[in-house]
Amino acid sequence: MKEKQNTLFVGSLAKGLKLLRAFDETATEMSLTDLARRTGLDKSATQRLANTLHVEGMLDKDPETKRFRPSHAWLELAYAYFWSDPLVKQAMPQLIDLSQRLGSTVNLTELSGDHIIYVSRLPNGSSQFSATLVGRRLPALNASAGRAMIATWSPEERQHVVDTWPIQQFTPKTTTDRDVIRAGVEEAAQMGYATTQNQMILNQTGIAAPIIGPDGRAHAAVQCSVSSHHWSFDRIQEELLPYILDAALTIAPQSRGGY
Amino acid sequence: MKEKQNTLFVGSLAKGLKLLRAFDETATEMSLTDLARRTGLDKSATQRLANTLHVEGMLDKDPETKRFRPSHAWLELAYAYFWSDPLVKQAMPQLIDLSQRLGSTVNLTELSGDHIIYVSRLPNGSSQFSATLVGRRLPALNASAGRAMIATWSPEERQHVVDTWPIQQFTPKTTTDRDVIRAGVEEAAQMGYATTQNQMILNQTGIAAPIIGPDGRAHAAVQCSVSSHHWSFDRIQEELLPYILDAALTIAPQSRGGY
DNA sequence: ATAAAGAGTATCATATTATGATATCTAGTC
DNA sequence: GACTAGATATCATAATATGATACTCTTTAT
Repeated sequence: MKEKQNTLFVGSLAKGLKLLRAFDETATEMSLTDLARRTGLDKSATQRLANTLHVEGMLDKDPETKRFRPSHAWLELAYAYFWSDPLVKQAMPQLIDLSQRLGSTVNLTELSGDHIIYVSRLPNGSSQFSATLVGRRLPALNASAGRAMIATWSPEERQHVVDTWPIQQFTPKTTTDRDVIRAGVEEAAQMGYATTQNQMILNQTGIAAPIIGPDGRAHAAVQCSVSSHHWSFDRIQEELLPYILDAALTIAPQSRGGY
Repeated sequence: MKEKQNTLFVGSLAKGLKLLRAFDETATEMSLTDLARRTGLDKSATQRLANTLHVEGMLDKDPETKRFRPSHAWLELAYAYFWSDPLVKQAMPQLIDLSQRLGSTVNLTELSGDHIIYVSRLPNGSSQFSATLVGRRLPALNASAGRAMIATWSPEERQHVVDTWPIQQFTPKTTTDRDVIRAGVEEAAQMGYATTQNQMILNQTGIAAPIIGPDGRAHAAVQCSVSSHHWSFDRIQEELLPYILDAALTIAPQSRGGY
């Protein structure tokens, strides 16, 4: 077996993780053979690894169907993450405050490679299910939060990022033209915040303010989602923006190290 | 090395998981030696496993301090969990609705062994930091949510559980007398909901309604926390309870399998 | 300034541990 | 009642993980 490099890389552990990561929106519970298929591992390996995961409490196993599912331990890991991320402690009170004041959905997002990830979500009003869940990742260029972050970087970095980072089409109106995205990012750099429309969900407007780190660059943002029906640009600018910007500023202090 | 049983148990994987679970409220980032100490694994093993975890993106490593921290992948696992748990999809809209209507903190909790775990939290108003985080576990007997669930079980089960499950003292006023807890559970069985005061945090009242499964037994609950200063029992009963009970009822359908 | 300590990193020979092919058992289908 | 698909168990083999040791680097103390 060649696996990855050598000697300070434990193949079995990596394979075990592969099993964990095989679960997603589409695969929420899996039989042994499902797991084997999905991970590309052979039957026996899957059997042993899945069993280990089960014994260790990382996978629940339905005694009837013999299918595996994520266990509560997955939430405990998230809990540990929240404690480990100083930004969360820093931001939580502000976000709650903001959520109540605005009565809209408020999110804390961080940069994760070339994607953003929702670290904390305070949903308000009816949203898509997935729009209420922590841990969701989106291409940074598609999201208002991502653009707000990138906008705080140097012109060269912005250029490079807009040219190379991935884009994904979510709605018929999702911007796929990089020049249009570039314009959005540059505007955000001017204004100090970013807005998007119809990017993830039709008739949804996103407003995001960067949480700027000690080096002047952001890799986190406060983000807010509202319905474009109820919220004109003017109204957003008057009733939402000041508070969002203020929250982002208050949270600002130090953030996380590199990724 | 004896590890656990044999042949369908992969020791290296179990050890790797041990590293992940070494992180908690108190240990939010750790050096190699910290990890070794905390897990009881030897230096070399820790080195190899931590490195594997790092390469696989499960642990971030500060290039300066060489310390390890949970990565964003931990949140992605939580995301997968949310999709796998039918109750979450079922409950989310109701919880958001409830949160807005009551203006108070609303939680979805599930039973996890003899503890409850917060699966979804919609904080409102200022709370303790830990009271805003998904994934937190509490002894079921201490929590209103736990008592509300247990109250739906048979008298024999209730008896056994109240006698044997763990209790922990969080505040000077936390109930540690099992007979008092028993009374609380029995009352909850009568009323169809449970309330507690000063159990986790002083001057905090918890109200919980069981989410009853197809077999008539609950292992999940809708829970709400309010300040005892602002909320008299009468007011709670009039302004909160009906909605909480209604939400729990609406969510009810089918829940998860055994644990 | 120099030594000592502490922590991170790298190497290597050994056998323990994971491997995966095969066989058996169980449950649903036609 | 025969057939299929999936879950579970067994086992000989060598490939893989092991952990002792040695090497570097940075920090603290003398």
